[in-house]
Amino acid sequence: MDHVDGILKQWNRERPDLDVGPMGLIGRISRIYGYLMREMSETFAKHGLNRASFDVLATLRRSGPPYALSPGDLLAATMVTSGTMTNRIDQLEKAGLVARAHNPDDRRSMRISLTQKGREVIDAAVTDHVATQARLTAMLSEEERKALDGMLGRYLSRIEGEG
Amino acid sequence: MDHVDGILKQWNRERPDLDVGPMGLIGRISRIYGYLMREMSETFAKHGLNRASFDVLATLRRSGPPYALSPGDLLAATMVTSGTMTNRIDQLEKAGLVARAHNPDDRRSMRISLTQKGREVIDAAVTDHVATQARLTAMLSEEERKALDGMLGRYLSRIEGEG
DNA sequence: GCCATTTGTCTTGACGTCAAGATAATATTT
DNA sequence: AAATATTATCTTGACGTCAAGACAAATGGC
Repeated sequence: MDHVDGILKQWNRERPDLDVGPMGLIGRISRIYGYLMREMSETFAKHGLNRASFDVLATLRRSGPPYALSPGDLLAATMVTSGTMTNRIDQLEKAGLVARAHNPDDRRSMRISLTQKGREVIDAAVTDHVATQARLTAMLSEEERKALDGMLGRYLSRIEGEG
Repeated sequence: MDHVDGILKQWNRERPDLDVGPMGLIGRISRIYGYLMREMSETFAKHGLNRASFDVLATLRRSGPPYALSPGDLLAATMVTSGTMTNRIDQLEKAGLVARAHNPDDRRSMRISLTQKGREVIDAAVTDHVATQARLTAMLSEEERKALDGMLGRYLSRIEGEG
């Protein structure tokens, strides 16, 4: 019994014509997402970051040396619009965590790279972040987590497959 | 193989010290959530709504006759702050979809009720919304959907249980 | 080589959200 | 009954996001 069960019962009473099976699944995903994000945001804040800045720094960090990507690359990794990415990079540049440089091969393109400070911040933040995520999934047994993860992976790959 | 697998591989190469199991699960939930919301937003837009206004109207609708709740009740149902709820109600009032009235028993409190137009809009929108949700889960078999839903329900109830 | 198209990034203006605090009415304490 | 605490809602200012479009550089067809 969770919060979503109550919602489905209300709909069943008010609109018995509707099949609320999919609504239950999607409602649970939304609700879980909300809780997870709220908790993870606190970890980001401890490092002076928010989800937006964390995502950009983390994308640069995990891309490996030399920790540099174009705005377009970052865009492809993060499900946001180009204007949003420009703004994110602006903020990170102001904070001294990334540097902007022109791409010598293509003057339209930029090269966003982690600064030394950016590298330090994201490495510490990721370590903390992983610990937070471990805590947020600790109420699942290893077995449960893997089973759930497997099903979500199949679902996600089918969603992405449709494009 | 989905988008998240690629991310985990990068982290494994760059930060082999980290246990990325939880990150995979949470990453998949986030990614799926993003896709689902993007699609559902289009359905809301067809009815002149967004997720915010849809949620408020739907909460009023499924509460049953007389389709009226206080801002505090709506707040408890929607994971947003009080200022956000004030703004949402303002917009819906301007659009003529809800009406504000004072609660005669408690002058601090308001009574937000669906107008006739609001009732019509949300009934049509919900019907459409459920169809969209059915489409968004159609790549899962009935068996898969129920299994996934069950695991998510257990996870959610444990998260909510912690408060 | 020239023109149209595409690509990569940035700009603008509007919107939804939040955190913090203001305001007013009701409950509680003394 | 007065003083204090609590509750319910709203206000303010800042921020992150988006959609639409601007702009410059690179590409492709002729």
